[in-house]
Amino acid sequence: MEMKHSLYDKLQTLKPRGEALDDQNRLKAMERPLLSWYEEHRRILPWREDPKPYRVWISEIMLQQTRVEAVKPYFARFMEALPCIGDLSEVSEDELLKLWEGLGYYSRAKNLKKAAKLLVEQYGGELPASYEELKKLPGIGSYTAGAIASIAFGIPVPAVDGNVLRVISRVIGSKEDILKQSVKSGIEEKLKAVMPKEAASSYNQGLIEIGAVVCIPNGAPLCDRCPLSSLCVAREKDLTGVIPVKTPKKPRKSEDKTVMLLWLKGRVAIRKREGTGLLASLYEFPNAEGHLDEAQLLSYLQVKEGNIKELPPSRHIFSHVEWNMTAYRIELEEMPGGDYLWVTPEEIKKTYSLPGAFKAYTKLVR
DNA sequence: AAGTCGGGGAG
DNA sequence: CTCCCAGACTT
Repeated sequence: MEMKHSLYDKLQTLKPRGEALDDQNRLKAMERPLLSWYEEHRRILPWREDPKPYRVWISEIMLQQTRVEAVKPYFARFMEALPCIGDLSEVSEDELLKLWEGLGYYSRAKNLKKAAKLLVEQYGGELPASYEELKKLPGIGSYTAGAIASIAFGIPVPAVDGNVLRVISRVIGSKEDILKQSVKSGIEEKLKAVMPKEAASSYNQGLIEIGAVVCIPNGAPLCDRCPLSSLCVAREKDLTGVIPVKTPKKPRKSEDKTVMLLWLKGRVAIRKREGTGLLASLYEFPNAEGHLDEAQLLSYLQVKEGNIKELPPSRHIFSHVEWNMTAYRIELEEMPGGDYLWVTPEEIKKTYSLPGAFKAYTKLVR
């Protein structure tokens, strides 16, 4: 390809005679092929077509640790229900969590509302056009602040996510652990020094896009389609199977639980989880630690009798913990001890946000 | 620096 | 199964 030859020639001119090309010159050489590739190959995504600050913000929060395809339907529904910052600042927590149900990392939703209220109270209801001010808002860290600043406002600051860490560590051939904060900060500094001042949005999104569709997270990179292949150290040295280097994560714990579908007069019991921790503020079926037998169930519920039927066991895997659940359907004649909401199957479907961990039992509620 | 926080797609 | 995803926050 002619473009790659001219790029190679350019590298030769940048390269000090007899010395290896240093990281900074290598990164500076990415600019033209990157921007040109992005212009031609970028995907059409809803939040890209109309990059208003509010839309960029919501999309970037949803995209944290979440794939593009998973976000699309949630983004559309969210923008329809809450079209502006004012709407978000006033939405009820239950309605907000229902909009977020199934997307995961529910503190993202709660932080969105917190930030929206701050924006209304202190920023005139608009997102600030400042990396530093954006980063102060709840739920917005260094990546998201950089993404919103560059994409919505054109401010030349880097936006280093997992994609960018992978692409850059391969381009410069770094075997440092990309999970270390110091390594991430270092890459942010390097990029900040070489970023184009007038094309921050395309530059950042281009790097991210390459990471998402070419220099992919799972499996071998598609180097024959990569605009950066001619200057990539990992490719040159056949290290794409080694780089990026990441420390292995710890095995998750397993917890035993007993889930109860309590029925009383045609309604089923649910309760709201606490406001912090796993699945914070979402609803759940009553459940207890450990695998309870029938006598222990009655004791837990503080009732003398109930028509108890065993349900199929199920397992749910979170990132760092898994639930091993046994379950029972219990038809009650008297109100059990404990603070429950007695709801209809229809209300569970339409009003209350129940996490997927209970899916095996939600579908049994008819 | 290490833990916590979801759910799903891909290999 | 394991790995990872347009990460942030708490301890």
